[in-house]
Amino acid sequence: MPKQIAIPDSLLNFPLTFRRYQAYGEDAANYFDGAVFHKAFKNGDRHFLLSLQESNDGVTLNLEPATRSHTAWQQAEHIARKILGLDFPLEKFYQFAKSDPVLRELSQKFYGLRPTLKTTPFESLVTSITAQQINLQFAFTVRSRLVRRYGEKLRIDGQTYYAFPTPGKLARVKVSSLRQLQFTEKKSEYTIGLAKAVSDGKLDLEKLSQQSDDEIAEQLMALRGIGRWTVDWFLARCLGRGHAFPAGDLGVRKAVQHFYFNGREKSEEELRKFAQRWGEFANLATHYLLTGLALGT
DNA sequence: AGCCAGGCTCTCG
DNA sequence: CGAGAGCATGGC
Repeated sequence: MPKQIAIPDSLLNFPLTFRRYQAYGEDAANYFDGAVFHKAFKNGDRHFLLSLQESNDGVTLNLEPATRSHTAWQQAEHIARKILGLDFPLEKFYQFAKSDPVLRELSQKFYGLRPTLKTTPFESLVTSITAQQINLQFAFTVRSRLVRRYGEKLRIDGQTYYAFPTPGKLARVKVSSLRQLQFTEKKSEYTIGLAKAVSDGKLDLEKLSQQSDDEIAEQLMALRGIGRWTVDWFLARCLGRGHAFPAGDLGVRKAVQHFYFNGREKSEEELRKFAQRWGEFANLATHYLLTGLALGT
């Protein structure tokens, strides 16, 4: 039986929020066909496919193969909340945005846009590593190859879906194998190194959500291939921390410079300082600014 | 053809 | 420390 997801204040622009999953090409582990979003996940020792779809009064969540498993549905709802960005305080952000002409306009224009969160820390970090220093379209292509090659397959209604590869699986992969998917030598090493650290138990990714920004940064940046940029996006797009602000990100820099400085170059530190004005809304502000840059105002 | 992509590491002063 | 080179490959 499908289930209705309650949307806080009915604030959700579904197509706009899901645009991310198509804008740069295909994301094999987060498959959006333009109307329905699909994600395969593991519950216990079984795999399921969840689907999210806009309905009359919100969003409908479904699970296949059909199940009454309480834990499976519980996990599906948890994932859905993240994908839909339901924990972001949009209403409060819009109140806040009234005092900032740029954000006021963007919040009206993109009313109901929510940042969609990564559903697991591992997927979040691997995703960031693949996106370092290259154009997003190519990053999506390479990442989808990884998902198809190493992700658990799930066949539903004649379609094949893939769960994001597990740390245990990627820990056993060779650098040369990832090179064949057009990972660079370095990114192959980073990805496998991360997978090993997690599957060896040296790094407890689940524990991170309860720690401070600095504690998280310290642990993650100890790994090769994870720097400030990757940590900032982890705080923003995986943990959904309100104040997170990836000041070093090329797109973020361009967006802030465009909307607030007439396109003049600003240093990472200047931008970090500038973003303090947004306080707990910096993450949401970033998402609206990036969308504004991508779609124009 | 050449420059640039939602960076990170390493080296060197 | 802070700047700068090297990495590697697709897209425009």
